[in-house]
Amino acid sequence: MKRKQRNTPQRSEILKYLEGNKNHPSAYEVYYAVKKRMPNVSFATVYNNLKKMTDNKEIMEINFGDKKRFDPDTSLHDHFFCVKCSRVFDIPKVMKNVSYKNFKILSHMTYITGVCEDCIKKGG
Amino acid sequence: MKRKQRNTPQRSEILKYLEGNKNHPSAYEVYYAVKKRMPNVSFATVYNNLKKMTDNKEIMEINFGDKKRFDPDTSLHDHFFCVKCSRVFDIPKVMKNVSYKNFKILSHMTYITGVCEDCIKKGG
DNA sequence: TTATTTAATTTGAATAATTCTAATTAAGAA
DNA sequence: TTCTTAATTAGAATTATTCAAATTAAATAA
Repeated sequence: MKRKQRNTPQRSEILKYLEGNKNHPSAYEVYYAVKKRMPNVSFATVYNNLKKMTDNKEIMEINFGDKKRFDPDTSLHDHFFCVKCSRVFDIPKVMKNVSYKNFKILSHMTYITGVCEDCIKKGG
Repeated sequence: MKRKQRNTPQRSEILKYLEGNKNHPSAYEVYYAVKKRMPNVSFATVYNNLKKMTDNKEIMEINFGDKKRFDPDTSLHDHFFCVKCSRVFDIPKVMKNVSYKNFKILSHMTYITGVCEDCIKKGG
């Protein structure tokens, strides 16, 4: 008998922080924000929840090499990392349908690194 | 006066292990292999060298979320990760010229996740 | 050639990221 | 309302990565 996902206060706070968040926060940033409202929450709980939410496709995991970041927007899109300001930008999907040999494709993401418009204007 | 890169025995062993290697080893795998020939080498040295080689574009860093892997093939190509056998495959570049707004593009890489042909045949 | 100088490199130690597991708890069943 | 149990929590452990003091390759001077 499969139990449904439990609705814990920790999970609610994490979701509340992420909803509509365009900043692509890291696990630590989520932890830091949630901790303000729930001082006893543990970093492991934040990790566990972020992992579960990613598995459930409630959020998306972004991996630019330094550390994982999280995006509550699960619509089809890719990401751009600015090496000057370190911000992550949402960008339209570079390639919608990808295939290779007879391999079964489950998901794909394109990571772009460069300098954003703001930083170019400031003299990047 | 800019000094040139130094030619240390540690660096040579790391390069020797990587050259022609199609297995996309992790930093630990490189360390483990090099340690067999140089028992006193430190993990930090392997890290430092892999980072420097990546900066020099002598090798390429691959980031599928679990941990960093390294690829001595720096020609234009993307990567596929098989969720069954955990192998990383080289695949042709999904998209050669990428652009977005006026952003300056420095590099881009597409990561594909799925099931490889071998694993499908075995009943994936 | 050999000694001196110095910045690149090395490495043990420190820090940061992530996972593990025993204890706790939300919610379905009695 | 109480009992039961699998999902969740969180401190501890592990794994990944970086730091900084000591070492060393190689450029330059003697």
